[in-house]
Amino acid sequence: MDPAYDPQQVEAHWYSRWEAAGVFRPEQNPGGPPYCIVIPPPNVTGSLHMGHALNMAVQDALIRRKRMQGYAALWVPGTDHAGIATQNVVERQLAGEGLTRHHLGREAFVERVWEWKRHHGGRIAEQMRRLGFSCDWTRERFTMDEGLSRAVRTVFVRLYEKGIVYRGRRVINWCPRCHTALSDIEVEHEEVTGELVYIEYPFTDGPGGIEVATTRAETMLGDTAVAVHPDDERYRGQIGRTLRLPLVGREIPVVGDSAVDPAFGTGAVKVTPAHDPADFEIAERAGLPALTVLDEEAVVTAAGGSFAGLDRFDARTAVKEALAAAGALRRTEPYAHAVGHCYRCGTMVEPYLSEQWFVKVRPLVEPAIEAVRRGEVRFVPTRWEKHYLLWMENLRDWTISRQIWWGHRIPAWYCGACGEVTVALEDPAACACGSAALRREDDVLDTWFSSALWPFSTLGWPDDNPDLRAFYPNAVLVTAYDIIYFWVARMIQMGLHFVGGPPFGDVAIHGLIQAPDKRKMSKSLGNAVDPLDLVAEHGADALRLALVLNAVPGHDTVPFQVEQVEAARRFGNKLWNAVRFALGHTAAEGVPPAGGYPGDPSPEERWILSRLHEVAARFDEAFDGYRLNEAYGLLYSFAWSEVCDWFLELAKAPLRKADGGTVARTLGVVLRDLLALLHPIMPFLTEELWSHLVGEGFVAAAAWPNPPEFQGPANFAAFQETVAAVRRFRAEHGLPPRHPVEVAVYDPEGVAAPWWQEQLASLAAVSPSWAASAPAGEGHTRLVAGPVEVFAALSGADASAERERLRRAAADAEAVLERATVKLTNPEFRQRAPEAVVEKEQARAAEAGARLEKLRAQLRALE
RNA sequence: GGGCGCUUAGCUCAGGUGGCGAGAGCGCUUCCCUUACAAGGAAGAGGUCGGAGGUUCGAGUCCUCCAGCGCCCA
Repeated sequence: MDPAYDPQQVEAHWYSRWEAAGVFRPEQNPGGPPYCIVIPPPNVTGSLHMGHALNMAVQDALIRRKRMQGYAALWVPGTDHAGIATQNVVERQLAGEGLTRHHLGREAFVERVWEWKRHHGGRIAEQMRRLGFSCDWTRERFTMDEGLSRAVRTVFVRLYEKGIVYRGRRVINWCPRCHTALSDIEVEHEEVTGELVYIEYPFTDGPGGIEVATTRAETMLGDTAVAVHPDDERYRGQIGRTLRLPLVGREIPVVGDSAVDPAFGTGAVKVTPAHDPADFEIAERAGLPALTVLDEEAVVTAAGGSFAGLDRFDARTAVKEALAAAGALRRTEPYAHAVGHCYRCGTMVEPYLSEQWFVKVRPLVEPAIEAVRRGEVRFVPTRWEKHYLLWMENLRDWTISRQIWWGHRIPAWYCGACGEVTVALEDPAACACGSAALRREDDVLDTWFSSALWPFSTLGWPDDNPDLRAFYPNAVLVTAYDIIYFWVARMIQMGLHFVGGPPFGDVAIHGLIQAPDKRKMSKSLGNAVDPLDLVAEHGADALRLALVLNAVPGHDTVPFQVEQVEAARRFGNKLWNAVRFALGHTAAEGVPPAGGYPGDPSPEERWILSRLHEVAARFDEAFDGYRLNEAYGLLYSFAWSEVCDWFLELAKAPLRKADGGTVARTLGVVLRDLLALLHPIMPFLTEELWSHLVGEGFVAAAAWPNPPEFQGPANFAAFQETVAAVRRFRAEHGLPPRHPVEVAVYDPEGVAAPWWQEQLASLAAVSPSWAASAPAGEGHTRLVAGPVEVFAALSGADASAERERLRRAAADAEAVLERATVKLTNPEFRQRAPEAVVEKEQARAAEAGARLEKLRAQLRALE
C-alpha cells in the first residue's frame, strides 16, 4: 500500500466490480425482507449538483446499510422528462440552427427531443456512478418509458371517469416565454417594489367618479366592472351605477362583491376578468363578460385599441401616460408586492384566461391528510408534517395541462361532428356518435403528474407483478423540503388512490445546500460548486461524508465549505494509514470477514472492544432515527480519537514483542468493523481497505457488524489522564516530547494495573517507579491525574514555572469546588435534584477538593 | 399579513426529552519528521451560548417580549 491515500486511484475500479457482481440488485439477498427506496428523479436535462449529491448520499447510506443487514434492498434510479425544461433545451439548440419547433412540426420535434435524450440523458447516471451510488441500474426508469407512460394514461383516464380530472376555462398562471400554463406551485413569488396607480373612472350619469388602484395599469383596458364591498358605506349608494372606462370609453357597472377588501387602496377595485383570478371569480358571480386584452406573448390584443401590439410593460407605461394626459391619473405611490415568476425561466407570470385541464384535489386530499394524521406516513423531522397538512388543507385545483409538445399527450379526443370529448386508454378510432372526425388534444400533462406515480409506476404498475408486491410501499422517501408540495404530497394522494396504501412509511427531509456566501447554492446565483470537481480533487467518499456530516435534520440549510471536504479526505487518509499499519501485523493470520473477536483479550483490547460495542450501538440508534450526521460524527471521532490516537498507540508495545497476544487480531477486527460501519458513506475507500485487510468478498456485501459486549478495564480514564499529565508537564516546561523525565507513581487507591508500566513507557516515554507513599522533599513536583499522582523530577525544569503551573491548576480546582459547593449547600438542590445528579456533584466536589489539597501541598513544598 | 427556521470560539457549525465543568472542523500558538499517517502527533490559547424578563433547586436547552438574518405561504 502507498503511504498516502489517493482517492482517484481507489475510486477508479470498484463500481464496475460491484455492478458486475450484482451487488446492487435486491436478488443479492433473496431471502431478506424487502427494503425499497425510489430516487427522487432528477431532470433528464440536468447534471448532478450538490443538492443531488447530498440527497443521494443519504439514500445510498440507507440502502447500503440495509443491504449489509440482509435486506433485499432496492434503490430504483431514474430521471423525469422535465417537460418544459427539456423542451427549452432542445428549442435553444434549434434556435442555434435558426429554427423553431414549429419549423419541424410536432412529430419531428418530439423525435428530436428523444434524440437529445439518447445522447445526453445518460449524463446524470454516469455522474451517479462516479459518486458510488448503489442503484439497481437494471431497474432504471424514465417517466416517458412505455410502461410509465401507460401508468400515466391509466391514471388520467380513471380520474377523468370519476370526474376528478376535468376540463375548464379559467384564469391560470401563464408563462409568456414558455407559452404554457403553470400550476400554482410552479410560480415563484418575488418581492418587488412597484407602483400603485390611482385612476379615476367617471360616472356616466352624473358628476364625480370612483377611484381605483392597481399595480398593472395596462389591464384596465380589459376592465368590465368596478367592484366594491357591499357593506362599504363609502360606496353603498354607487352599486348599480355605470362608469366610463377612461381611454377605452366602454361603459362598465359598479358591482358589489364581498371578496373585495375595503382596506386595500380606495376600497374600489377594477375588475379585469380575463387577467386576474380573483376578478374572474367576481365576474362569474356578477355575470360579467371577460375581455382578453393580452395575448399568449403578453402583447396587447386588438381589443386594446390603440395600444394593440405593445408588450405588457411598454403598454403599462403608455397607458399611464395616456391616463395622465386624459386627467384620469390621480396619483401614484411606491408599492411593494409579490410578483409571480416562472420557476423554469424566471419570466414574470401573467394571469391568463384559457381552457385547461385540472385535477379536482378535494377527493384526493382527504385520504392523504388522514394517512399522515394517523401516522401511516411519518415525516422526519416531524415539524414538516405541519407544513404538509397546512398546504393540503388549502389546496386549489391543480392545473395539469401544458401547452408544450414534450410530455405525455393528454388522451382526449374532440369530435368534429358532435363536439363530444372522448378520453380513453386506447386511441379511439371514432367518436361514440360514429364520426371519425376526431382531433386529439394538443396539450401534454404536467411532468409532476407523472412524478406523482413514481413510487409505483417504477415498479410496473398498473400490472400486477412481483416487484410491485414486494417493494410497495417503499420504505422511505428522502428529499429536500422544497419539493414536499410538488412531489411528496401528490405521491401520497396518488398512491392511496390507486394502489390502496401510502407509497412509503417515512419521509426523511433534509435541507438545501447553502453556499459560503450564506445564500442557497444555485447555478443562477453563480455561487455553485460542481460536485464532480470536488470528487476529482478529494474523492467521492470525502464529498459524501462531508455532506452528510453537515446535514442536520430539521435545519433548512446544509452549510457547505470546501474545507469540510478536505477534512473528510484527511479522515480517509487516517483510515488508510491505520489499515496500512495493521496490515504489517495481521497479514500472517488474516482478518476474517466476520467474527474473530478474541477470547482472552488484554485490558487494552478490552477497552477498545467495549468502546466498539458502545459506538456501534449508538451509531445504529442514531442512524435508525435518520440522524446520519450524529451517527457519522460518532464514527469519525471514534475512529480518530480512540482507535487511532489511543488504541493504535497502545497496540505498538505488545506488537513489538515476540508474543503480542491477541492484539494484532483485535486491531484487525476493530478496523474491519469500522470499515463496515463506514462503508455506507465511504464505499470506495472502505472497499479498497477491506480488500487489503480482509481480502475476501466485498464489504458492500458483508454482514453488518454486531460487535459483542466487552467489559473494559476500570480506570482506563485514569491511565489516559496519567499519560496526558506527563505530556503536559514536558510541554509546559518546554521539554521535547520524549525528553527523559524521572517519575514515581503514587497510587494510594490502587487503580493502576501492571500493564500501565509498559504503556507509560510507550505512550509517555517514562519508566516510573512505584512509590509506597507520597515522596517528600524537594527536587520534584506532583502531577495529579485523578486518583493517581505522578511525582516528576524537576531536573531540567524551571521551578518558578512549575509554581506558576501549580497555581493555575489550583485556581482551576478551586473554581470547580466552589461551584459544586454552592449547589451542595443549597438544601433545595439536595432535596429536588435527582439523586444521581447530587451524587455526581458530590463526587465532583470531592475530586476537586482532593486535587486542590495535593496541589497546595506541592506548592508549599516548592516555596 | 400568517407560518417556520436561525443567532454558541476568529470562521463554518454540533449541542433528542433542562444537570454543561459548553464541543467539532478549519484557523491560531508552542514543541516534535517518535518507521501507520507532517493530509500527521503532542500540548495549548480562544466563548457574558443575540438582548431583556420569566419558570425551575438548576436554563445554551422551556415560556414571553425585543433586535437582526433567512425561508415558505397569502
